[in-house]
Amino acid sequence: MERLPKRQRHQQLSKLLDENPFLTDRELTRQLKVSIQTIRLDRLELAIPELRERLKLMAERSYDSVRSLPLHEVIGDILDLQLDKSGISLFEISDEHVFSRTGIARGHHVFAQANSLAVAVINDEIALTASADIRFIRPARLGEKCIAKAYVRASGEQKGKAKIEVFTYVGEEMVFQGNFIIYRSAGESKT
Amino acid sequence: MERLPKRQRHQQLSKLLDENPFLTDRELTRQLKVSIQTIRLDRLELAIPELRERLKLMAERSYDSVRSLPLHEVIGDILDLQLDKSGISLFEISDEHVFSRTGIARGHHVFAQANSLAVAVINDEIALTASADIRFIRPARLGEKCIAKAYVRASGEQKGKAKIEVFTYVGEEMVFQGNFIIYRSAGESKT
DNA sequence: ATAGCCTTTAATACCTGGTGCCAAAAAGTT
DNA sequence: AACTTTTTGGCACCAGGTATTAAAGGCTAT
Repeated sequence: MERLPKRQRHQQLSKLLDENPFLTDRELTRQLKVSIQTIRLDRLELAIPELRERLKLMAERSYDSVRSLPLHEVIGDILDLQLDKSGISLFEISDEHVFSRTGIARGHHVFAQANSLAVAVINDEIALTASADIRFIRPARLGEKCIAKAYVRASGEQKGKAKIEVFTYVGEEMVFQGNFIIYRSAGESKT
Repeated sequence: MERLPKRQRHQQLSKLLDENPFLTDRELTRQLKVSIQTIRLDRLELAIPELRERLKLMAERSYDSVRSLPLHEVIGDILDLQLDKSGISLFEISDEHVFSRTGIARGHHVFAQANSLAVAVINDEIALTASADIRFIRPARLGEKCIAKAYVRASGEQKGKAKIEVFTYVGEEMVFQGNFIIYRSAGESKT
């Protein structure tokens, strides 16, 4: 026993099931050359559920992800909001948001976070994006936490058009910058 | 027996499983007030597989749709694509895309369609949005079918930057217009 | 070496959610 | 009454496990 095989096997097992979650324990024994009990102990230690549970989880995920499409309502979690002044939101880049080959976020998700925040920060019944001028400064990657900061430059309470600037950062680095013009109903009675 | 109950029950059974495919036969007996054998005969006649098979099928479906996911990568259905020239996509505004109170689409969904199309039309390993200048001309509403048309104005095969113009229409009316600058890997295949 | 530990394998009982098959009861038809 | 269809019940069996107990192999420290 080289003191390693177990951890190595755990890694291999995770990898195998990651590649093909449809494997039974018995099929795993063939690949890993250990007894079925060992496989089961390994799954136990790694907190990997049995085949049927895995299938059920996948089925459930796909079942309710039919409704919760990638782009929902507000993209990102609002961390701070000062109506008609500024706002901050957090959005973590996960698998669904990236090009699978490169792990780089598709631009519209980063845009969606900024756009959602720009709309949210406007204190009005109805707020719609009229136009925007945006720049993707560097790609956002899988796993990165994007912090978007929105500043209202002209609230346009009379004119019906607000001007908002949004900067999105990953850590210290700016990944996105946008200038939004938002239509507002000017009735100014927040939800 | 009124000669009907069987067919009625079959319909009800189909409906129940359609609404919730996670029901076991035993749970179905409670809803339909017949024995478990009857449920099983019914499933047999209707060619409805057992719970575990259903879950497996759902899991498989979601699994390959994650694997071969150009459908997920692009928002909207591509109707026509001439690489490095032009492209057309269709995106129907449904519940998930609108502000519930007004039925008006959130801007980032309309943007996502245009952005996806702009990226798709570029014939390259890697294509990333660098910047965009966009205008929402009139709101898109629940149920409307948005047709986005992208035209490559400068393919930038040497310079690494392509310029693409996208117009989105609902019927005759233009709802969105955008100018995109897309980075392309230009010959080199990997980053 | 002997004890103590971890790891692996084995054996057994039990579980869920079924299938397959056969038989009998109940209901509906002629 | 005789017949058909529908429903129910019972039993054996299966896959793919869990849970538990036990034993064997290997490694280390004293």
